[in-house]
Amino acid sequence: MVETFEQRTRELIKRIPKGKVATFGLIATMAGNPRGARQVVRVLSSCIAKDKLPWHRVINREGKISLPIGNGYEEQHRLLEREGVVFGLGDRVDLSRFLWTSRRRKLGRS
DNA sequence: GGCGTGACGTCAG
DNA sequence: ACTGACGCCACGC
Repeated sequence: MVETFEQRTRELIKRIPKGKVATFGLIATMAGNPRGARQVVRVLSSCIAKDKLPWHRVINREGKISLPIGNGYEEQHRLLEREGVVFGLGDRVDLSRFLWTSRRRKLGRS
């Protein structure tokens, strides 16, 4: 099997738990390419048209939605809020709370 | 086989 | 904090 970067990336995206978000860089790193953030972009664009991956859980390093307003931004924003993700000022997500870390966090109180 | 592409990331000014 | 420039690299044509 030739598992392409795209396929690995897709699997990772599928594994993003509901209510969490991941960054392009994080996905790229987990897929084996710390510098492959841009490849993730391609994968995402493709996956949208191919599968129903939780593309809306992937945002940029600033914790913000990368899609341009009027072309997906609002939709993604809505989908995330619906999953419990909270947006702060500047429509930014608090990555320290919602970033997906493929490993369990210690029990933390709020 | 070569080139452009891109929902990014990082650094310099 | 903001802007511009550059780097990275799999994939499609």
